Amino acid sequence: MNKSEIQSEILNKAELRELFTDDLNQIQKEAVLHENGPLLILAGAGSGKTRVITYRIAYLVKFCNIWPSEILAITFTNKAANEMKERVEQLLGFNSRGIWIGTFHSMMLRILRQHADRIGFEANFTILNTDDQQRLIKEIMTELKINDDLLNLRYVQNRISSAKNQMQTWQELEQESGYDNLHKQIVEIYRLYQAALKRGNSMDFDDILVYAVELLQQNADVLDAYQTRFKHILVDEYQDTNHVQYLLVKLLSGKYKNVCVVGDDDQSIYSFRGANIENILNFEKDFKDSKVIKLEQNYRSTQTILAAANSVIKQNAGRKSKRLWTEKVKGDPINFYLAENQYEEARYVATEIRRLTKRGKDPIPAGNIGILYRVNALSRNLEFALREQGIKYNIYGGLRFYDRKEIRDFLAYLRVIFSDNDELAIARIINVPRRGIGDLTIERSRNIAHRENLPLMQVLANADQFPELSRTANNIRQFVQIIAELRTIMLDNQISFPEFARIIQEKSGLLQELIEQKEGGQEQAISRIENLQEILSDTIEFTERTKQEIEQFKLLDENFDQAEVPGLAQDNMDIYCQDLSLYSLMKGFLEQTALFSDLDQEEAENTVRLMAIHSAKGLEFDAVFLIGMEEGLFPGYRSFETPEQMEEERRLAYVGITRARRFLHMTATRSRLLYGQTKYNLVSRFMSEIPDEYIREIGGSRQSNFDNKFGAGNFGGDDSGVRVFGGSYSGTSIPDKSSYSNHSPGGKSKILGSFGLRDKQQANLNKNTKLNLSDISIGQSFKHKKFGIGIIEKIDYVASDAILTLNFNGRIKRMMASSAPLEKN
DNA sequence: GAGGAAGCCATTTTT
DNA sequence: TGGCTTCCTC
Repeated sequence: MNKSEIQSEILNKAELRELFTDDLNQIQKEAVLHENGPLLILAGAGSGKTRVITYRIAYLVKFCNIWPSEILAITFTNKAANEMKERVEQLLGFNSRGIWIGTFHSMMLRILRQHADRIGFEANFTILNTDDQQRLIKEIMTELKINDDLLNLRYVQNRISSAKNQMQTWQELEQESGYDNLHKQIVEIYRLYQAALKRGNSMDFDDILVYAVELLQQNADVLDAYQTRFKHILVDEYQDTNHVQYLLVKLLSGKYKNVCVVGDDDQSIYSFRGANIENILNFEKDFKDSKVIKLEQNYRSTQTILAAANSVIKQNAGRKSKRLWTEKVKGDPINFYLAENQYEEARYVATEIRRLTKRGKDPIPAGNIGILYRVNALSRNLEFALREQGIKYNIYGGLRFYDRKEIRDFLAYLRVIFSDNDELAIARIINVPRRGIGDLTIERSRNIAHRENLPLMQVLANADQFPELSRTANNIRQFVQIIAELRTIMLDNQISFPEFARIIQEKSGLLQELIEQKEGGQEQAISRIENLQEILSDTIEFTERTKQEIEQFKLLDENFDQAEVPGLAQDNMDIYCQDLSLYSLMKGFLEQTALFSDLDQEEAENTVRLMAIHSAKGLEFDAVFLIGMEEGLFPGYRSFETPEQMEEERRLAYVGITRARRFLHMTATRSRLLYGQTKYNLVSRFMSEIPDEYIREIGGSRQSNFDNKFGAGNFGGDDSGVRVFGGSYSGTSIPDKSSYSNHSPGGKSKILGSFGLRDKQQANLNKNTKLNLSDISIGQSFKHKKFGIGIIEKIDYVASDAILTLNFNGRIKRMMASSAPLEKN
C-alpha cells in the first residue's frame, strides 16, 4: 500500500469511499462493506486478505459509528498483529490504540488478568513457557518413576496439550478409556501437572485459552460485558484455529453475531497442533445466516505458478470449491532440477540465486528470494553453498532467540529477582554458573518449602537452619546474596532498566562464564555473548515503548470522556506497566517475553531467507526455491499413514508454491545424506501432479521414478545431470569428486530395483533395509530388543522402504523396516 | 557434585 | 550426522 496515498487525516467520508473504490476490487469491496451478521471470507493465496481486513476495520470505525475499542481482531502471530495495527493506523489516520488487535493468547490473557479471581487465580499469575512446561512434566514423571519407552516427554506434553485444545480436563480424559495402562499414566501426569500449576499460581499457554473459556462460560456478567463491548470480531487464519479458539469466537460473538472470519481451507497446515480444519468448513452451519465471500483473484503469482499450485491442490478431496485466477503474465516455467545429491542441490540453488541477483536487466534483490523446505534439517547443506558463493542469508526457525539457553538463564534471573516463589526459575539458575549446588540440594530445599509452606527463596535464605542443607549451605548463601543485592537495586529504583539488566548479567556471573569460555577457545561463547547484548537492546526498546504507551493513554484520557468510550476506563487499568519503575518494567517485560516468541524480529536487510514452509505462511517472494521434493521427505514418510495427513502435506506444497511471485525452482536429489544415512528417494508425487507444460526439467526427469521401468535414460551410466549443471552455470566449477562420496556406482544400480516397488511392492534391493522386504508379511512375528515379541499388523510401502505396524502384546508401534532392530522370531 | 563416555533418536511451530 | 540425555566414574 502506498503510504502517501493515504493521508487520511484530510479525507472526508466521500473521499475515503473513493479511495476504497480505487484500491479494492468489487468482491473485496463487498467484504469490506458488509455490516452486520456472520461473514466468511474465503481468501485464496495472494488475494489481498490482509488488505480486506484492515479496510474493513477502518470502514467500521469511519462509517459505522463503531468505536475502535468495540473491535476485536485476532491474528495468528504477534508479528501479524503489529503489521495489522500499523496498516489500520495508516488508514484511520489517528491512533487506533483502542482496538484490540492481537493473538488469541495475548487478548485472552488481557481478559484473564482482569478477572483472575473468578477462576481461582491471583491476578499476577505467571505463564509457563515450553521449557518450564517440559521441566515440570519431567519432574512429575521422575517422581512417578515412569520410564516407559512409549511415554517420552514430548509425547506426554503433546497429549496434555491436545487434551487442552479439546477443552478436556484430566477427569474427562480419564473417562475416555478405562483399562489402558498408558492412558492411565498420562491422565495421572496430567492431573499432577495441573495441580502443580495451580499451586504455583501459574498456567501454560494452552491454559490461557482454556481458562478464558471457563471464565466466560461460568460468569454470565463477565461474558455479557465482553459480548456487549465487542460489537465486531475479526479472525484471521481461521483455518488454523482449534476447538478452544472456536469456542471463544462463538462465546464472544454471541450477542451481536458480527463475526468475520478470514481463511483458506487449502492453507490449513497446523493440524499437528490441534488446528481443526472443520472450523472453517463448518462455519456456515455454526453461524446461522452467514454470508460467504470468495476472494479468488490472485495478485501475486504468474499464471504458470498459479496453474501449478491449482493442479496440485485439486488432488485433495473435501475442499471448499474455489478457483484462483490471475490477470498476470504467463511467466517463466517452473524449473525442476534433479540433483545427484544434496551438495549439488545446494550448489544449484546458490548458483541460481547468484544469477537472479546479478542479472543485467531487472535483477532480483536477495531479500525477495526465499528457500523453503519441509524439514529444518535441510538448511545445513545450503549454508555451505551460499557462503561459498558469497550470498548473505538468514535462517528462520530452528532455535528461536528466546529459547536459547543464555537468554532463558537471564530471564530466569529476572524472574527470581522479581518473585520469591518461582521454583522453576530458581531451580534453573541456582547452579548457573556453577556454584556447587546440585539436584539433590534443590530437591531437598523444595521439599522443605512445601513442608513448611514457605516460598523457596526464603528456605534458601535460611539454609543454615535446616540440617539437610548444611553441606551446601555456604554455596547457597552465595547465591542468595547475589539475588538479594540485585533485588535491593531493583527496589531502590535509581537506575534504568537496561542498566539494571546489564548489572544482572555481570553480578550473576553469566557474562563472566561466557567470557572465560570464549578465552578458552569455545566458538559458541561468542554468539552467546552477543545474544546477551541483544537482550539488552530489547530492554531499551521495551522501556521506550512503554514510555510511549503510557503517554498515549494519558492523551486518550484527556481527550475523551471515559464514560463515553466503551472499555476505555478498563483498558487504562490493564496496560502492562502503570509506571516506569524498575519493578513495573520488569513485570511488563517478563509478561511480554512469555508471550512473544520473537519480539517481532527486525526484518533482516536484503538477505536470502531460509525457512520451513510452515514459517513462510503469509509471506511472498519474487523467487522461491522449494528443495527436497522427495517421497519420504516431502511428503514426509509419516504422512503415508492416513489420507488426511497426506492431504495436509499437499496443502503444505500448495502453500510453498504459492509463495512465489515470478520464479519458482523445485529440486530433488537422487541420493540424499540425511540424519547420517544415505537414502535414495523417489521424486515427490507432488512434482508429478504438475502438468508438463509448466515445467522445465534440468538434470533428470521428475517422472522417471514412476514410469521408468528399468532405469533407462536418466539413471543410465552417464551423469548428464552434472554436465547440464556444470555447463550452463558459468563461474561454477564442476562439482568435485568429493561431492559424490556417498554415491557409489553400486548405489546407483540399487536405485533401479526400487522403481517397480510402487506396483509390485516387493522388490528389495536397498542396502539400508535390514529386513528383506519380500520376506515380510502380515501376521509374521519378530523379536525386538526392547519390546519383545511383536506381530506385524500392517505394512505400508514407502519408497524403497516400508512402515511396519507391529503389535507387541497390546502395544502398537510403528517402525521403518530399514532401521527397526527386529529379528526373525 | 562434576565431567566424560555411551546411547538414543530424529517433522512441521506459535503462544 | 549431531544434539541431547543418561549413565558411570572420579
